[in-house]
Amino acid sequence: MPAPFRLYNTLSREVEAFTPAEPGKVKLYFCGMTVYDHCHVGHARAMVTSDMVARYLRHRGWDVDFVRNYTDVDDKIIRRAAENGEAWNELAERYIQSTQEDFRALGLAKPTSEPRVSTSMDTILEMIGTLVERGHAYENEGSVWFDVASFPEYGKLSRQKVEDMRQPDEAVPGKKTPVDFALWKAAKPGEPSWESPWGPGRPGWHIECSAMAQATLGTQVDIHGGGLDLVFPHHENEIAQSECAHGGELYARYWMHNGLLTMASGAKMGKSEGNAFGIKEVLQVFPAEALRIYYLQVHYRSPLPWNVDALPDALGLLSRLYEAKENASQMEGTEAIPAVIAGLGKDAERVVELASSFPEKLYAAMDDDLNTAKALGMAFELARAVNRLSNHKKAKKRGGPIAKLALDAFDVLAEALGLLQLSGEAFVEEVKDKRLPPLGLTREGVEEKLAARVAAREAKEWDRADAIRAELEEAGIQVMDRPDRVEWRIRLDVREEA
RNA sequence: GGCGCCGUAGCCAAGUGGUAAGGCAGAGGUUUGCAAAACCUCCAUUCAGCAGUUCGAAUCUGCUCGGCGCCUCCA
Repeated sequence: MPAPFRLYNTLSREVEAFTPAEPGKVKLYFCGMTVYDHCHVGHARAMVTSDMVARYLRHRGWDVDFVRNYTDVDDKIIRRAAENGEAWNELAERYIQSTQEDFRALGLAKPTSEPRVSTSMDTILEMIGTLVERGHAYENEGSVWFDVASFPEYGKLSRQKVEDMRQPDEAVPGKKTPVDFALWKAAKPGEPSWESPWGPGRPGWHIECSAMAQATLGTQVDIHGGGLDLVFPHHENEIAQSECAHGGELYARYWMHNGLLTMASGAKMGKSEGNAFGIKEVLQVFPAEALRIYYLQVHYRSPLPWNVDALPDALGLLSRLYEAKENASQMEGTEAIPAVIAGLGKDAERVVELASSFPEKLYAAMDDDLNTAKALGMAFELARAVNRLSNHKKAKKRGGPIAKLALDAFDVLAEALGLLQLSGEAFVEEVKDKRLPPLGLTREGVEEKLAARVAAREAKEWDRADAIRAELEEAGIQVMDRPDRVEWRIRLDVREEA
């Protein structure tokens, strides 16, 4: 059984030892996307967070049932579709496709189940029926409202008292009290609707997650996650619905909430703020792992500032790790490790020490409420030790067995965090593919200039060679003269886009 | 008004009672035809401020200042 995993629980506001209901098994429900538009990098942080926790727990040997839903019936979808003159379900389908493309591009692990509201209507109706039967909900003119007063624990997640809440300006007709919320909305002309015991209508915003969680994972989930902005009202209301429908059984044992992306000013990023960057736009010019390391360099619960330097900086971090991975993979040799250490000295010993203790230390950091920032710090220490070893003249011929230990350590990082999944070489190529077009360059153009410079260098015409190099550097290309060849990279300190 | 989070070097960021990880930027050096990359050295006697608890505090308590989120669109 895995070592103790500790997770911050929003419900208790404390880091707690993680104990699922069933030993070895984790039921994970994460609020997914409402599909009315393309995803932006703020959504991606939440999705990468869900991926990180599922991926890590699976890596540690837990049997993870991971459910992440699509909300495809919603006010915004209906409104947007009406604006477009498009059928609501066509619009939703279009954005589900778009979202799935983004998730694939982000390298997100496939959830066990990805339920949709539109195909979960039976469970939704059944759950609302139960709530009405048990006196937790009431019908009024074809709509059904949750009766907040019937659930004394209401507010326990967000730590708010109903009487302290700011009252809405306008009263919604049909509600007994302003804090009551819709479980079922009576159909309006031109809107999609489903048949129900209360007449045609559609589900309210919160019931779908309660219902989909129940349908896929049962009455209790171990971890329920989502963005911090979902704590209230969404998750608070889910608790109310599920616990009332399930006779008071605790709905989620642990609540995890990721921090939001903020702008430099500290204000949050969001569609409604008009400051959102789309995932597609970002991934067109940056590798997905650059975005991932940008998220993971900060603890998942902290706010994360977004600015023009965020991705170039993150790509720099990632490049540093890949450089070390590539250096390690180029070392050869078949001697036994003690012999290699005897030959290469304490720098080799240092790599052995860091690499062999790496998994254990990584797990300790991750088990402590998923401390990815600390885990990455350790990866950089290992990278430096590997690079240092690779500077030895004999390292390339003899360092292989030791480098293998470092590569194994990097593989753990790949599996547990989803970073360094490519080879060093493949990474460099991906960076070129993505960064060349925004710089207005092509491989052919660069190679041509490079060939001219090689000729100049062979003729020892240093001024001409340096002029060509200066030109390339100006354009955003860094030339690297290796002993046996010439390489080139994209300069990360040349920043084009805003 | 209510609930809650945060303030660590020029910048990003770990660290939640035992004497400040890691990355970027910067300075010097090794290497190089010169560079770049890499490596080495240096770079916070100090953690917004004040007071308190303690043998000991960035870590605990109180207050002050500053920033942010939520209070029915939100990842």
